[in-house]
Amino acid sequence: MSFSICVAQCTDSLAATMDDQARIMQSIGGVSLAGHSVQGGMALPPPHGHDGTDGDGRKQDIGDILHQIMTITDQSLDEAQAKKHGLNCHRMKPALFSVLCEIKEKTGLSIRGAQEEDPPDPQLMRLDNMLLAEGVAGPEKGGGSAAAAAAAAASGGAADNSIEHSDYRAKLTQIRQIYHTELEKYEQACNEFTTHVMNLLREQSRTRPISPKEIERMVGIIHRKFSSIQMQLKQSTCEAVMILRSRFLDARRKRRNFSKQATEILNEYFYSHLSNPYPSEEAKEELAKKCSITVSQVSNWFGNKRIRYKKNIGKFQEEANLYAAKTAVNAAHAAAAAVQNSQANSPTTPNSGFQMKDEEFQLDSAESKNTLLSNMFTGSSGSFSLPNSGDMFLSMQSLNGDSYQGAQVGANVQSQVDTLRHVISQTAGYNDALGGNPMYSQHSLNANGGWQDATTPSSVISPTEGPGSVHSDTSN
DNA sequence: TTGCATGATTTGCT
DNA sequence: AGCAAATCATGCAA
Repeated sequence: MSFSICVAQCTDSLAATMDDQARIMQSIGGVSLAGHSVQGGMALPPPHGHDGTDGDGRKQDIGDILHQIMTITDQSLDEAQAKKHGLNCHRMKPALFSVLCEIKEKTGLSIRGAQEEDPPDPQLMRLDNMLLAEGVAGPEKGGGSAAAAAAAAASGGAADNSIEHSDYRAKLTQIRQIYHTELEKYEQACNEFTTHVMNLLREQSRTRPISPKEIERMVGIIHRKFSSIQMQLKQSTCEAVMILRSRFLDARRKRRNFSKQATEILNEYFYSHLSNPYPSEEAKEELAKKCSITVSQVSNWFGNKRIRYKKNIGKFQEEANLYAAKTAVNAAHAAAAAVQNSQANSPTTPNSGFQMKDEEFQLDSAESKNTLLSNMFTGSSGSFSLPNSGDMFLSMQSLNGDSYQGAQVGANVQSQVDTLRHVISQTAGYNDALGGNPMYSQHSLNANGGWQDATTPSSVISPTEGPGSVHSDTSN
């Protein structure tokens, strides 16, 4: 899209209009001034050189004037100015003017311009709306923020995406700047050209009949030409934004695996809420925050997890045990911290008792059958009674159809369990903490393969925290 | 390259 | 609106 094209187009329109006038002139020359060749390029004597009052002289005068009008475009500016002045001052000018008016009236030329205003172009409106929505058009403040927010939502809003978002924003700003610069340029050019043409027509209206309506029409033509260019600008801007979008935002299917940490957090929550793995909105938000993902991603994850877990429980058993153990360790850590806090400097609670690394719970598959936690927590520790503990694993087995009878727990694990028990028994009020942990409650994956509400709400919801609380179940 | 894992989307249901 | 189920599409390790 170039300004020169537009100018050329506008000039064409103008030329066409002038051409109409010229043709009329020619017809005058051909009919009224029969015998005088105005087209032949014959050099005619200057108009002031004839003062004759006879008919022939008058005709020649008019012929001269017409010839001058016809050749005015070939003249230099100074020459033209001088000629124009001469023409305006010519004694025959009013007569010529009235003749032109008359002819114009007869040919109905003025009516031709009586076109109604075009209704707003729907495509242009569409482009405008689009640019506005994308933050390219409209107010500068917050420009692109909506789109950037959309970007954040679409691509997960993870921290590692922030670079991409700033990149996106920078590119969008660049597009916006170019768009506005170009738009300004075109508007300026349009105004300049309109002013120029209007001046020209006003000037010409002294020698030929040009009604204000015609000037208006001409302005309309110019504006239409320019708006078509503007539309091209808008269109290509939209295209650029679309390309940018597709590069940054619409790569929705171009998934990126969540970080290991995020997956662990989600898994911990899932397996500790196996009885009812439906996090509340608050829990989702909390998880999303912790995992640096969006709430909808959390929902997706749980949706996928539930369905995949249910489809192949056997496959997830190991994972379930792992996370259950992990949660237990976390709980023990929390308990230890509590003990340490309450019994500061006490020699009876040595730190060494809690130096449990996760790896120590990395049971091999032979050892890590569901017996682990049921063994752990169905034990006869008086201060550590967990109602319904182990049910979830039994249920899983029954669903799996696996027969299993008291598999052995690795010695190292057992020792950790013992330590754990010891710690827990030392920790006042810990019953609630673990008892409130649904990990050890029954899970309600029914025979149809669907989860149902836990029968004991207290086993799902921590007595100290609201439903779906993340704190009580994972890191704490 | 292949097969599995996994995040995202779509569809239909309640 | 939220969910289950099916499906798509990509990431990734072998």
